[in-house]
Amino acid sequence: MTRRTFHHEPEAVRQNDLIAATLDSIAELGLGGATVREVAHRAGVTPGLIRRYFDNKERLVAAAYRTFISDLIAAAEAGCGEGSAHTRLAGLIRASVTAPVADGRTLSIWAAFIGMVHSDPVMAEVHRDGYQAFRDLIERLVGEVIAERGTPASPATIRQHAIVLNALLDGLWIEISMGGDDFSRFDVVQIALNSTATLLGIDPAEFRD
Amino acid sequence: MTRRTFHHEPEAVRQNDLIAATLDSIAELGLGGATVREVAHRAGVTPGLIRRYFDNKERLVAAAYRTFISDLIAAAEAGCGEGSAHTRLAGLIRASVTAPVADGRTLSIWAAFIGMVHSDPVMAEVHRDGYQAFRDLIERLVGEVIAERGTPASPATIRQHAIVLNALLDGLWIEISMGGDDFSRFDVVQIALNSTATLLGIDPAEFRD
DNA sequence: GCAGCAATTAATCAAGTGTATAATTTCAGA
DNA sequence: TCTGAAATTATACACTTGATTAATTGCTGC
Repeated sequence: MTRRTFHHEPEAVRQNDLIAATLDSIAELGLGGATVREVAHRAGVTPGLIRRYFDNKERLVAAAYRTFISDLIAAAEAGCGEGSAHTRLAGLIRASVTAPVADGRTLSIWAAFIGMVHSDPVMAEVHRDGYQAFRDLIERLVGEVIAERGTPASPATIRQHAIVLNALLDGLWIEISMGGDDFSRFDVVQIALNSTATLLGIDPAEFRD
Repeated sequence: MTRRTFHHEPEAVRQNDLIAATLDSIAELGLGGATVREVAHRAGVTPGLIRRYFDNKERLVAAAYRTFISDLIAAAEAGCGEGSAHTRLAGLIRASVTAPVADGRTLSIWAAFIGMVHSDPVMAEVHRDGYQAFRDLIERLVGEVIAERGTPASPATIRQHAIVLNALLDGLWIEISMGGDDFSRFDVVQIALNSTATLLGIDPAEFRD
């Protein structure tokens, strides 16, 4: 019996692989399926190695949550692109309701993590930071859009608009990702843009992607 | 050493207790904490008993999900009350964004289950049924409200309104339940009612609870 | 009161879990 | 090419998990 061969890999690569394997395991097998052995196997590695890069399984999972959230926000932010606040908000909305952000796999992972937040202080902290970032992004964008329209509003009003818009996007994202409705017959992007315009009091006709 | 004493209980009671204990475990300890032993302990019962009422742990969890969803929908429906479609929709909205529906515990349980739906066929079926019911409820109500206003709309339009409203309520529910924003400073019911009115093209002033 | 049955407990099992550690391999630098 | 340190594997351990079964208890009908 000979030992299996292996390669040395830079720390960052191994960490990435292990995190990716963790997310894959959670997506395909659920939280319970994300065992140390399963993750190691998917990463093409031996279970013992996990401990070298993440002291605990707990830390591995927390790290996975951290990169999951930041990737998600990055994907949404990437949809913003450049241009006027209107176009950037429209881009954010489009990105939020289409793949890879709006997607069953993404939803499964997100839900699994959210289910831990209440009972795991470490996850709660990771969670707080990530969502703060997304809320701020939306609030800033909403503020810019309103400013751009020359119809100044109080910070409180902007904040309320941001809250409602954030909720709408979250909800649409969930519905689309769950795949219950047959969204192939609708243009989800159009629906999202129109309802956003309605909520912000903008003429839908001039709020396009 | 004497055995612990116990009582015979009707089947329905024991099942209820076990399901309640399961939901409590999930809420407080996460999915991983809902072990057979933990659940049995909370139900004041011995682990072996679970198998008498639910063949598997899988079936116990599925049953817990089923009653969780149906209780949730019942709580929302109870908010509808009687009266015009307007008042009933307003009641549903109020119920959706206030406790006990909008609540951290409820969210935790919901998320934990949603995280399983993708990888567990049994849970997927339970899920499908439950959400179908809620969507239908909203769509019916939206249709009635529009009819009541005497501004007839095509079924497709009604459907789109229902989808958007459903998303908004889901999103608000999640945001409120997560408790990130300081919602104590806002009147969440008012926000929900106003934005719903805006989305449906109703004057917010005449859409009160 | 008591016989019999159903409900419940207690004890046990095999499998799987996260963790720890020693043995081995790879690889960079001399 | 060789050596030493770092990375990786292999193995083992203690514990928890869900499941199974036999023994015991509570209860109902007579």
